[in-house]
Amino acid sequence: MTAADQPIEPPWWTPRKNAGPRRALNREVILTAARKILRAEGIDGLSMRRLATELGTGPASLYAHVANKEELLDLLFDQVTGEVPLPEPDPTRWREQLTTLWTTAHAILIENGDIARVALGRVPLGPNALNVTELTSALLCSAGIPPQAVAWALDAMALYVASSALESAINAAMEREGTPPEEYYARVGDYMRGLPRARYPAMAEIVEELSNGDRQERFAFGLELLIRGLETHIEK
Amino acid sequence: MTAADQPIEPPWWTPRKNAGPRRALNREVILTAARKILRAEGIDGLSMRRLATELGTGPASLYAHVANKEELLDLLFDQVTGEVPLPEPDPTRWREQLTTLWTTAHAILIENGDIARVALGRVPLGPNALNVTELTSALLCSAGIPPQAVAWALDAMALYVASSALESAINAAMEREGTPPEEYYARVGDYMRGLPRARYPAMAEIVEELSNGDRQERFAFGLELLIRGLETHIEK
DNA sequence: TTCGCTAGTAGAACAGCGTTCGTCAACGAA
DNA sequence: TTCGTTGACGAACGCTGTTCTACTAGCGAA
Repeated sequence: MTAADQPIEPPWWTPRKNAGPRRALNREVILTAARKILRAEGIDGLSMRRLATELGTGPASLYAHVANKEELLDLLFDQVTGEVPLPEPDPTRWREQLTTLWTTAHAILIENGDIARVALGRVPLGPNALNVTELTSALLCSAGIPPQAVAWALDAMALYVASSALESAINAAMEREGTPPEEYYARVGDYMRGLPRARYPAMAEIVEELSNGDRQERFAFGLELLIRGLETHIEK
Repeated sequence: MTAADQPIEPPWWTPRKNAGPRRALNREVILTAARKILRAEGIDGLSMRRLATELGTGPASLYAHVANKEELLDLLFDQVTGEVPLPEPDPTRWREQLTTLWTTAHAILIENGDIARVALGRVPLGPNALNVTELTSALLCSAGIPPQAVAWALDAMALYVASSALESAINAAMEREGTPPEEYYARVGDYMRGLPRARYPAMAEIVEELSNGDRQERFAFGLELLIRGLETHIEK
């Protein structure tokens, strides 16, 4: 699915400025360097200055190839999205394919720092994101879910995946910065267990379960929740 | 539910510094002013300088009452959360109460700019957030949903509500800044309709449905999805 | 009443941010 | 060879969160 045929670019992506390879600075090089920083230090660590330094130049040079940081992040997000493998849709296995699709998407997002933040800010419309959306729609439609439910479900699923990935990315960042998340969650757990039982009886009931499961398990549960909910919309 | 009994504060909230009311600057005043800016201009508009100016002082003065901006936002978030009305749980109406609870929470978050961003960054553990969590757990437990599912569902629901609220808040901000969301979505719609049908057949099928419904409807659909999914976990 | 201490105030400054301006150099076309 | 265009980029603008430090207002003790 890597487009040999030209991908459709949203009209508001400013076209690269004629690509005169005078010095060795172009979108591709910039994006590669940006990806590296993104994975290592997250969006906040990815400043235009930091990126320029990495490329051995000044921040102003970047603006010849990218409109601003927002566009840079949009481009990065779509690049990342492009790494999600897209199977040929098989209606008899829509459930399985859907789960795999979004689980991989989730994993790939997490691998790339907190890039998921981008998806929470604006609807992703890059060519690669569109491919994911298309595949998801195809699977849901073929499952017999009515069009309106499909349309709204796309939104809900994307939101859940992105926010879940962001949460994991923040944990990863915490780890990177010194505080292991286990320690943090242990503190949280202690705090919870220390709450007065009389005031929080229901939470006391599930205090142990709250910290069970790694992020994959927890994500899988939520995704499954959405899919099971969707199944109730299937019309025969 | 406004605590006449002292609410339990997480241990990492720094206690207000002895509250010597020498001049008229304290947490309450600061939070009130911050709320005002937050609603009008969002988190990015709420800078420490802007806030200080509003209070007729310099930014340094704020740090006597609040550890840093992160803590300020945590406090604001919990204050907002405190405005969600909490009914006495009635197990026979758990479904209805749950829907109302989270729908109001969603609405209240949106009323307060993009404060939902705070909830996506870290697990909300303020006293008021705990009350919402407690009520939700109580309702789910009483519905016969097993503890592990309750625990993980809390996470999924909170994530969905927060991310959904954030999305709406961003639209609201767009409106505030001049570009009406309708116009933006019209452009997006046009872009979608302009996509080659052969390449995106499934999306072409639902292109009209994609822009149907206001944010409440769309949110309600996703919430319903989660609840229906949860119902499949009920053990008799 | 007076003194000294402390806690809140706030100006100034630091390091960083995204972005823009204006200059300079190199290349393609004429 | 010359000219015009265009990418490169140092410097600067206005902003951010935060800290340092000097200062002062008010209280408790003497």
